[in-house]
Amino acid sequence: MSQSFFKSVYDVVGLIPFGRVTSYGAIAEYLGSRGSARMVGWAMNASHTEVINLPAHRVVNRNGLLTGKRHFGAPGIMEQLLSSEGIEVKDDRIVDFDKYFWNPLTEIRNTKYE
DNA sequence: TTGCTGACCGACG
DNA sequence: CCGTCGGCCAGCA
Repeated sequence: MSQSFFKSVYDVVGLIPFGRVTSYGAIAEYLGSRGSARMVGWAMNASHTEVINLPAHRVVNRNGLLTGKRHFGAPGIMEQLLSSEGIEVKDDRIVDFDKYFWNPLTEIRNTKYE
């Protein structure tokens, strides 16, 4: 809706269920800007000072790689959180990423109708 | 107001 | 396989 791009990102990320992950591109595409995946990442960076209950560790790049792990304060935190949710991380990459992948375009339908 | 930056993605050589 | 470039758009100095 007529919400800020950031707010939309926070909303989508906040809707990611436990044990699931999504990608920046997927969120960007859900917001209607497929090419603006960078904005999603930038929004996450801003979320650092906006929202605290934001499961950013469930957001990774298209390769399932934990690109933003260094923004969690210390490397290893992100994969630790993921492994805490039953997601196996190998070499900074999510194992069976495709299996854990949570696509907002497909999963969200009547969840976000505000 | 202008310009740089950024946790990405995909294409090209 | 790896490096580089363009694109997308919002926030900040």
